[in-house]
Amino acid sequence: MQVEAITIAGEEEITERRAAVLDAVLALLVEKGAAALTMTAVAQRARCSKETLYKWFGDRDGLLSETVRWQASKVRAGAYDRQHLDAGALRESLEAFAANWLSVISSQTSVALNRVAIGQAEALGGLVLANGRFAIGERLKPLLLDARAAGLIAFDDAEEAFRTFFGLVGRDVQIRLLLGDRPPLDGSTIADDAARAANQFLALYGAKQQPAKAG
Amino acid sequence: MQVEAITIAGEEEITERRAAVLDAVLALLVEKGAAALTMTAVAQRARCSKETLYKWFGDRDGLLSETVRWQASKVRAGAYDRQHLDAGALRESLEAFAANWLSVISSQTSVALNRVAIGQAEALGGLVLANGRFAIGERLKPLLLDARAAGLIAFDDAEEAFRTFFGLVGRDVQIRLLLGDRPPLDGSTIADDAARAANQFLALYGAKQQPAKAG
DNA sequence: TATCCGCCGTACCGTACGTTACGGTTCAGC
DNA sequence: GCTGAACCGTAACGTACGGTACGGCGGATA
Repeated sequence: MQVEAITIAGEEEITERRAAVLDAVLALLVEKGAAALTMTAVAQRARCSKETLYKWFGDRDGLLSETVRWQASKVRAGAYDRQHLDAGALRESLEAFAANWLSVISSQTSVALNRVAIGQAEALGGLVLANGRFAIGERLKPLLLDARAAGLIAFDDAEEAFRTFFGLVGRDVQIRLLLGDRPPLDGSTIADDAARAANQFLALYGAKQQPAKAG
Repeated sequence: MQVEAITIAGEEEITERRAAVLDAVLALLVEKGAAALTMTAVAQRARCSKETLYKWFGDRDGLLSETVRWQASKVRAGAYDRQHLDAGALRESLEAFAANWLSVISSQTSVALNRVAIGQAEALGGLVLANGRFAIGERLKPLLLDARAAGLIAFDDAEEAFRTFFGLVGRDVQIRLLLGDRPPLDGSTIADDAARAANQFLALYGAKQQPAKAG
């Protein structure tokens, strides 16, 4: 820690340190739970004073909001590369989206952050939704639209198609995690689930090939 | 309120009054949110003393647990009637399950209770899961197994089939509600969603009839 | 009518947290 | 070396909540 400050600008130097504080919030949240996330605990964990916390983030809600944004900026993955979309590339892209999404929602950080957002004021909930559910929706829709333009799938409403995909991928995973259950979700399970979800989605929306065997 | 006490037994009379207290908890939770659910507020709302609350429910967690159980006992719906299961009856039963489930998870009471269970200790989360997600799973599986025995659908694992159905029904509804979003879910929307989910499920798992048009 | 018991209303206690204030320390710039 | 700003560590304040104690009331029983 306390590396030599990036000398780009005064603001960047602050941001550097702020990131460490926000990482401390995330670590505390994952390790001790939302109940233990007091300003004192954050200050101790981040090796800074409470005065600094309040100067930088205003109040507790500001700190939490900034933490949500920080986590979102770390999770953001790239969109798909839209060159020559055939059936195989579509399936691969769908699987990649599904696997990435499952990895995100099953991460301890995501679960902890969603917990506080749900329990906390509505402001945080909107922020988490915008950076989670809706962000991935906007990133997936171009793929769906291109696939439809290529005649690979058929649907009327991209939003509705995405919601079905969302349901096929997540199923009961997120609510179970949020409620403290631990559905098995190691790497191979995620890969299998992603493949299954992609298959089922193509079985429902595929325009040409006959529906694949589900399940 | 304060009706003449049921004269069956001393215990029943207490339960009668307890129900009123638990309804007060639910009302408070829905109207003011989890943050306002203090023991003082409950006592005022229920027109009883805090001393009584602690005598009856032990502590705050006991009151919350009892409230979850109370709500679960009110929501429990009957299983399907398993007489002569043909394709039409199967679709109807699936739609009924889907519609009922959507009604439950979109109710203000369910949302509020899930919020506290997620934010609260893990004990409540397990209770909510047992009375929600897993309870409906156990109620749907007999239908799925009978339908498979009748040759109407095909699957290897009833649990996996149910999870897919769960995802097709709920999609992003529950997480959006928990995070404070208000996806439109009036009566006709629920009916449409239930029909769509049943169609999609039959398209994926139907053994005989060709897959219906999805979406 | 006398007694008892359960409950209400309220005051109270201990604690924990968010927020503020302050003295001491480090460090950049002159 | 001096100054000032930023920050650390900690103490302090106000508040709110979970939990407990107590006086009083009404209703049941004899």
